[in-house]
Amino acid sequence: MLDIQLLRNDLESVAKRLVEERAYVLDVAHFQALEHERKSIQTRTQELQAKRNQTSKQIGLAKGKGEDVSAIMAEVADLGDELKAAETRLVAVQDQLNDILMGIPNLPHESVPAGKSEEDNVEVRRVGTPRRFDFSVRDHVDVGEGLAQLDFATGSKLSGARFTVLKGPLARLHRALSQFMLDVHTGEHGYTELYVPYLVNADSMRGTGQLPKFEADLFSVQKNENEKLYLIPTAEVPVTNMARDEILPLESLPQKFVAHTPCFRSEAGSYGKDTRGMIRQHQFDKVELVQVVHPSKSYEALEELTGCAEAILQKLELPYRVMALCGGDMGFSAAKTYDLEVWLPAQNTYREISSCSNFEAFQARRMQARFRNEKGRPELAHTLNGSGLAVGRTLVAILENYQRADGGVDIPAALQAYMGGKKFIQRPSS
RNA sequence: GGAGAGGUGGCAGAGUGGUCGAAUGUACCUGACUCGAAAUCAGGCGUAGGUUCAAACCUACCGAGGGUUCGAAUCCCUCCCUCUCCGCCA
Repeated sequence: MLDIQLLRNDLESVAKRLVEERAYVLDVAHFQALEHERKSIQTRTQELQAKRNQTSKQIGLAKGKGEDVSAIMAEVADLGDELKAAETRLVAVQDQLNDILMGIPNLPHESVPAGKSEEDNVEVRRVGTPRRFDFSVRDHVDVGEGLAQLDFATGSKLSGARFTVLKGPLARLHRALSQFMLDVHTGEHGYTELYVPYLVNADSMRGTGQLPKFEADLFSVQKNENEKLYLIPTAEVPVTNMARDEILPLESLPQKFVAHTPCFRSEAGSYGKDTRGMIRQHQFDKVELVQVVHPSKSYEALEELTGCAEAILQKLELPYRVMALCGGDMGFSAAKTYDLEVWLPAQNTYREISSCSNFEAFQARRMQARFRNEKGRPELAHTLNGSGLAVGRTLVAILENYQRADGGVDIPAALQAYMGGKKFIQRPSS
């Protein structure tokens, strides 16, 4: 959520930036009309409230002295109706303003490249060299099914399309990956490990920006007649929302958390995309990094956090590149985003495996996540998060990059300790 | 799932219709005393919004939402959460 003061004071230029940098059209005239109405109604409401309070006090005093109060009572007889009408209207107007505000995307940081789509993203650096294969490369589906350890048919039997069953060593490799990532981030990067709920309430989804705009992307369950719970699409939601409605002590910043959770996404609107394989699933595991930081440190923190995610790829010796997303390709809440893209030889391209973003105060303002600043005043914190990494896609990358001519898959050196010393995976002999 | 108790300021804890945004204690900050500290004394000490150059003033907030009333922390309704006991259970 943008600061409403920014819109009040500088509506035209904010609207201009939203169109140019985020392709978002703000109805300036409508907003202005609402804001104008809000101002006059709020003033009127508060006047009426003051009058009511004053009069009620007088009645109390007069009654205490045993005086007749019918004259004063008559004076406020019709005040109640007018006040109620004003209050109702005020709430309605504020709701409308709030709806607009909740639907406006974040403004990009000045360092974000201009652009409308993926095409305009800028490559920041490229690390590692894609391996040369002296045999014809298979994609992860062929490799995994060839090993009889990756089973899409059974996944769809159990749950439908976009669900997968892993078996044997490959299932273990999947587990090994998340253990490895957690160990690196807690042991080497100073993140505190968390275990968090996978079902969260609507307030939490609003806090990080999934609601109200992206309900279609979420799975939900009915908790009871009145309440829904949502399956988390990323650990970002529960972890970041821990700071919701808090005023954190200055010395507690920066807060750095890592959590391994499953993630659930309905993938509405991407029906034709990545239907083959486990690139795009309804359920996948992710190790997520989250930071809550002092506003003056958030861009430093974005570089640090991105580096932590990169460290995993480096340790796994997977070639990747870092992309600075352009304004048009960034997520709704982000002020700046780096995507890490891992090399997938079968697709002969780099594919997203991590997304690291600084949200500045956008999420913090929605969820009232604050800290007590140097002057002792509450101030909105900045929040960041990034995948470190998406476990399923990392597994895909290993299957493709570490495949062997005989159909087996070598296990990256960094993971061998997590695999009981095994150096490769092959098809069971029987 | 059943029975009961309760949700008030950082914490503790009063307040059952009228100067209550809220006593008191404690923590914290400032000052006095002290060589310094402790103790003691004095003062300060919630969040958000509005009008405003500012000072200041006004408004809202006592788990959430609604209702009664001239007036609600206090009465009524719905919901949420916490605790205790019983049952069930990974």
